[in-house]
Amino acid sequence: MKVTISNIAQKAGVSKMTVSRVINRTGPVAPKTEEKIRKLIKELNYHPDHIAQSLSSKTTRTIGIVIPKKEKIFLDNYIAHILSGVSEVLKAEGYKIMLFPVDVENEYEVNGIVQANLVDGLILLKISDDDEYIKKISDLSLPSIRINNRDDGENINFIDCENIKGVKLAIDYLYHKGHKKIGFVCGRLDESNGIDRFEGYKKSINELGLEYNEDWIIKGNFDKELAYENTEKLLSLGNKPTAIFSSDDYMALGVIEKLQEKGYRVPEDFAVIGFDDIDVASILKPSLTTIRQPMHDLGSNAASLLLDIINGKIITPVKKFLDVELIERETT
Amino acid sequence: MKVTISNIAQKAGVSKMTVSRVINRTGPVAPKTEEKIRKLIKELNYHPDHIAQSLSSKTTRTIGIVIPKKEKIFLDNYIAHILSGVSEVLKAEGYKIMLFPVDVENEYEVNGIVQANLVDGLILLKISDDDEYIKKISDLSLPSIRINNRDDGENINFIDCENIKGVKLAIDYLYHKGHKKIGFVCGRLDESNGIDRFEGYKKSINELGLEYNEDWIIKGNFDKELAYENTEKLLSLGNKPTAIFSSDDYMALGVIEKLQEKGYRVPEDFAVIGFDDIDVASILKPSLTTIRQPMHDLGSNAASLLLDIINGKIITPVKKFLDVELIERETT
DNA sequence: CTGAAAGCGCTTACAG
DNA sequence: CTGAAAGCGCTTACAG
Repeated sequence: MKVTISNIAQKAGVSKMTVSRVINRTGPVAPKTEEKIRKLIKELNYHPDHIAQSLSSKTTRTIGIVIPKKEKIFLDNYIAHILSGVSEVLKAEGYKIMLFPVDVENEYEVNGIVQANLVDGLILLKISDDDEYIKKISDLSLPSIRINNRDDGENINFIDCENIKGVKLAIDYLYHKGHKKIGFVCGRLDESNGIDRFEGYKKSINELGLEYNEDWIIKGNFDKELAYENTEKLLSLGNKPTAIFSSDDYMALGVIEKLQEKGYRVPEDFAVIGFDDIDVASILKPSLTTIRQPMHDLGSNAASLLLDIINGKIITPVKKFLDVELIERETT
Repeated sequence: MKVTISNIAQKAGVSKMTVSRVINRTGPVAPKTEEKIRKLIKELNYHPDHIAQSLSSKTTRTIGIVIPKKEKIFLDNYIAHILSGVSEVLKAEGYKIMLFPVDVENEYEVNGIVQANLVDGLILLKISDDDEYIKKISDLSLPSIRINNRDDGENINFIDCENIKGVKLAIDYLYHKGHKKIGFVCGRLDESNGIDRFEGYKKSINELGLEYNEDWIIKGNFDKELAYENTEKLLSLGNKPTAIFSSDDYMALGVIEKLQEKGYRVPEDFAVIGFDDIDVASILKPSLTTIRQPMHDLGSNAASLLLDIINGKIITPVKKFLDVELIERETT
């Protein structure tokens, strides 16, 4: 039998209101009354019904995390680090976590999440900018924040890393190592990350007066396999780069795999540098030089900021960038 | 302004009951009435309030996933694969997912989850058998299933892999490769996984008439670092094993790291075999020979079974084992 | 310091 | 095929 607030109230000889005051530590309650109620709560092992609380209070103390529904989404080290950061903060603040893997094509679905009143706010993870309907969420009353989608929209909150700076760090580093011919592995160009890193590459190359060669641009789409495949074309070139900057680590892994398969040595024949610093980067042989972005902090910051937005403690829109750093290892 | 079932009912000139029938596809509704209501739902962009539905229907269509609250829990490849499998099924079946990272010491907390009426069932992931209060969950009316905790308890549902068979596969394989001295890296002995693999090792060694040597048992506790540290003792031995079976892949990685650091070659000086087949196992150099357990299927099966339990389609207790296989790679 | 009343947005059980 | 009433377990807003 379920124990309700009415049971407690009845046994304590008070009204539900008073019990509610004790549970929520709101309003004044006589010490003796409180003591009696607390004792009963413990005795009867009473726990408030969160669903009922939510319905009447119009607040759920739950945050929704929207992630693209892909087979390997939880296996993505980047996602995993962010989830760690997000859940750490939410848990500490007493918020519950609801996970929403969404079919990005299905507008109705996301709409439904928002309107189902299940959550007090939404963290949008790796949702492409192209998803027009996602933008609508920002127009709704539900507080939300995106991770890794820079967007200058007026009512869009986001947190991202310093992508352009990161690329510059990488290219400058390669340059100072003596590389004049630097290739580039491109990510998805419908994500601000992919765009920014490409822009950063072109800008850095230009600033250093280095050669920009269309043939040295490998289309990788943030996909290891694709990067692996497309690296082959590069190798048939007469005029090859001596170093390759990859827009993320997974693609760098694909590139290295292909290079080694074709008998090239890394870093002797080709220096390779990645972006993110995923966990395997340091385990690999040779270990991967990369630009580290603070994935865990991206998650924890996003959660903190979202809670601040919900509680009106912060002025929106929030647009925050976290710093990046170069991690030198064996592939350069 | 929030659109409610009352708004729709009013505009359609019917009762809330009839609208509810349309939404839930329950009971008969005249085609014309239904059409009118559907049109209004679309026009007004109505979505039912899940919280209100839950409160009155006493069912949430939400499954809770309980995981130990550890910093790196999402980074654990095993957890990640299981989450993939679980979420795939739940999503397909229209269930929502709530994530509960719990402090395993805090009984009140898990109790609260159960009593908050937030979920229709619970999947318990990597929760140690020692957690007495967790066992109590099984005694509550809330349906639940554990992943990877074999437990013969009368009202405990679980799904696990064939641990003992897996170990036998590994030891027999090493034996046929010519190894007579086989060391063992031990996992946590408060988890059925850890226990079963240790038992499996002793049994297999015994059946083959091989030497059982206390000094060849490395305490790893399912922790890569610890395995790395403790491998050192093994190396100071006069009588060393020629092969090492590790209770999981992460520990195998630690062992190999130490071996290589001390100048030993794998597999020439020591053959190493792991358990799980985590993603890095195939990326590593040398790539890791291991016993693959179907982590994704463990997750998807657990979810399916839990839903079957909830819907009374299956007789409890459910105790299911999934098959394992040997994946031969370069470390043996 | 305490309580009676109304209501959150639905569904259930019943009646017709 | 349709609806009026009651209720799920809480909180809010008000009164005293």
